[in-house]
Amino acid sequence: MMTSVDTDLIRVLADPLRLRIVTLLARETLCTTHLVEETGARQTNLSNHLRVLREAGVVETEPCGRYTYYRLRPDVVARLAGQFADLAESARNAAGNRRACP
Amino acid sequence: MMTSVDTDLIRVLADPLRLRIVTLLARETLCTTHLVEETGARQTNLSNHLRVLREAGVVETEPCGRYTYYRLRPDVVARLAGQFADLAESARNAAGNRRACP
DNA sequence: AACTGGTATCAGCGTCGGCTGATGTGAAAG
DNA sequence: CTTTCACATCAGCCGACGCTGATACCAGTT
Repeated sequence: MMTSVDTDLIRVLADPLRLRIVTLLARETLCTTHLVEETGARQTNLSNHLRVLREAGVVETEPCGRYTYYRLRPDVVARLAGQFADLAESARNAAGNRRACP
Repeated sequence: MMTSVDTDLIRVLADPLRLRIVTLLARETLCTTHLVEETGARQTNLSNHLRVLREAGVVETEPCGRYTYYRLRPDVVARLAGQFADLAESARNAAGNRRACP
């Protein structure tokens, strides 16, 4: 407990387009071309975001010919979910705690 | 399912100082003065962040004389944890799905 | 009423980060 | 070997946002 939440990981997921990508990859493994179709974003833009996701360990790549497949790592997302769950439970347990005004 | 994750809520929690505040409030209800002591941040800065947290529904206020107590809402955090858990489970179930290259 | 102390609001500044166009690389197709 | 196409990298622009100082507000205290 009290592992606190990984700030860097949240910041990575706090971008709308990146979260969109992650949501799409939660359904199926895709390559950049598919993501361009699905999101309507430019290839350069997506490539930049995918770089961020890759460096944060959220996704992993698998080259396939001249394509590059991106797969979401469920354990990373699950770890984040657990951290938030711990935080929520901690808050519930400390429901009555209140520090006195100085 | 497929409720996807609340982007706005994540963005609110993606700031280091705000996440610090939330973590502190998960232990006990505090007023701004306490948060100034704990974080070392300026009062103005904290007040701005608390405003963001309040407008996002993450915390709720309770005036007590000239003090203002801030309490974390566990349900909001728990809901976010659930969304990430759903996402992780969805990714696990779709482990083998892969769209063919065009 | 005047004063003190806790908190909120506002305008300005500075920086971080997302988007873009141009360009490079590397692998298949011809 | 040349072309094509998927993808990565880089430099620059620009808007969003966090931090700050000044100031206003409001509740106790004297």
